[in-house]
Amino acid sequence: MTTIKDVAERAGVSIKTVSRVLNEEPHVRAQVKERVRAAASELDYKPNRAASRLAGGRSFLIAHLYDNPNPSYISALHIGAARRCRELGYHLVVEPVNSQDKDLIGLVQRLVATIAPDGILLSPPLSENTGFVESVRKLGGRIALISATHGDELTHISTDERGASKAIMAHLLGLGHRRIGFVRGHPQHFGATLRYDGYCQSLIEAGLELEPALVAQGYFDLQSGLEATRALLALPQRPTAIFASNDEMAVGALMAAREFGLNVPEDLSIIGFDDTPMSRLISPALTTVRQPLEAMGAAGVETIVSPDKAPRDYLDFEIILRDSCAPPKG
Amino acid sequence: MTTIKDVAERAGVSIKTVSRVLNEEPHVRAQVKERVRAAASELDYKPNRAASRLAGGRSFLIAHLYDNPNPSYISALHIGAARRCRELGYHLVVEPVNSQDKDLIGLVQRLVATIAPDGILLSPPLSENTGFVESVRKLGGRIALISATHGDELTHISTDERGASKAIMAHLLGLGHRRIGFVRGHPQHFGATLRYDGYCQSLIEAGLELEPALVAQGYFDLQSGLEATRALLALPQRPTAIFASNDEMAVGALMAAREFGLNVPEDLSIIGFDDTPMSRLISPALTTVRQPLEAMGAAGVETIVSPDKAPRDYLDFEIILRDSCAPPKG
DNA sequence: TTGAAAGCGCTAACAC
DNA sequence: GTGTTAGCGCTTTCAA
Repeated sequence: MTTIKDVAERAGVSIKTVSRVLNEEPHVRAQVKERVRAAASELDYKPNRAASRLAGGRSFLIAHLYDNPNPSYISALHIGAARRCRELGYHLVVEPVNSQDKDLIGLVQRLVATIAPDGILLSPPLSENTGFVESVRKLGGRIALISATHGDELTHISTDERGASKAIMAHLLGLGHRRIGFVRGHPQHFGATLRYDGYCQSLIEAGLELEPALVAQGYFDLQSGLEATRALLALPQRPTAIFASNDEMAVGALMAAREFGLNVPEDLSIIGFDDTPMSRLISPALTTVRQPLEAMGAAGVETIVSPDKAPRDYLDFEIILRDSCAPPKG
Repeated sequence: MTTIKDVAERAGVSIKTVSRVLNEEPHVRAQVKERVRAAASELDYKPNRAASRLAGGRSFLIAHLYDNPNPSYISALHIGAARRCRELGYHLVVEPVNSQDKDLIGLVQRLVATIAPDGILLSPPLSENTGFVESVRKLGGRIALISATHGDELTHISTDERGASKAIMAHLLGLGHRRIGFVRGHPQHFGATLRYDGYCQSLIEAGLELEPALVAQGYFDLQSGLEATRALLALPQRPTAIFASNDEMAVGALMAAREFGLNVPEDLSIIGFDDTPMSRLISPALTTVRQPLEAMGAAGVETIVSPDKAPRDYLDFEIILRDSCAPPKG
């Protein structure tokens, strides 16, 4: 096992100088820096992170605390975060939790005391629980929040969900739809509120009326999307399009359409949100919105490792046009 | 920050004794043990794992190296593994990789040199790449393999996929099906071979002929399932049931059925494998097989932490009966 | 710009 | 059964 000492000897400097070079600290002559780098690479030196940490430095560990709403969402976040971690010499520790857990903060304290991650990554719904976020903040370490709440703070990573919703609405309006039903997402989810915001704003900007009867409450699960859409389709003057706040509810909407003997997209257009793998597997494939989840995971890591370099703006969403939308009949 | 020293003082013993108690080493009087435990809990002591590791002990880190074939599969594994980790004071480090990566073993070496996990968890397809598994083994640490290859070794965690396949076949045969089409899975995937094995054995045991024309090759993706099923349905004497080696291909089979104007399950029964979230979302909901993925993740952790206590047998699968099967017509 | 020394919190080896 | 000592491989003083 090669240690910093071996590198120091080979480079003919003290271990402190090696440490400086490896941690990119200032006050080292370029030439010495070069020599140390060469020695390290010749010896195939890999720093022992337990030692780094114990000596008061970084642990090179980043923890992702999450309550899994959706495997493909979390999975994409992990892929992006882990890739960036790898590039930076870090490792990603995952901590799936139950957000209802009474002792969540105790769990975080244990995490910090035992492995001392250099930062904690939080995704919805945890990242939108202000009380919890504050408690974690008080523990003192760095934090990155994947969340629709986009303040001016460095710690927030998000896409413009309101803008995405407006883009979807522009598509629907462009197709000629005028009666557009909306299935809201979970009331606690901030992104869901923004999606609804975008819906409302679009209607107003298009000079259309915001008809309360065309809005139904859902909770992000298939069943609620099914029921909400049933209610909308039972309306005397039913919508020609349904905008569901996520893909799962859109699948519910699709089922409701079938129950009513409606063909999608000829008789009814349907829109989802999230671009889950399922959305392209079902038939017709769902027009939906893709958030750059891998980039968001990577941005979370960046936010923790070098807050200054982290993206401060919205990350770009993408409208995925597939087969669930068409102009309204007649 | 409370350290082992504080605990030692409070309990009136040496730090070594505290270490012994905390690590459940033998040769400590029950009474002393009790005193140390009390002191630790009163001080809310949490061991610094960087120090444990540096001193030559465990890192309390377990790494899961995986190439993500399926988010819900990986996610379930992580939930089970992380939960067991938490119970044992460990943490789960995730390393999503590309199994085609030329320098996979270099990545593992870096992992071992920097954070020194106490064990490495491998899932398919990595766990079924014998060459790679051997290279990882040579690095010396503990290893746990989630894989359909069930040797007598302690490191293998699996369900009886052949048995599951036979159970599915028993269901189909019980319903009265005699011409059952089979869509094989990816040729490199050992579990897929076992599923096919079960199919063959069941036919033979039922005194039926193994008709090569009824077997089509797939690759676990929807498209291949669609194409394979098209071929089977185009047969002069078409099957009354299709057994697809995973859910995604079963969805493809469903689409093929629709193309042929066949109703599922009235005209054609369809079976999947894996119980992905999608399988209960599509219509008709798929009859499929569920592997206890969370338990398998937990067993992986167990295998690493205490190999002797780890389950040595198959973990139980479960047949999920839903709406995609019915007796054949006529 | 560089180095020497101290010490992070724990476990291993060995003494008693 | 229990304690003493040394030391793991780094980073942090602080001095030169």
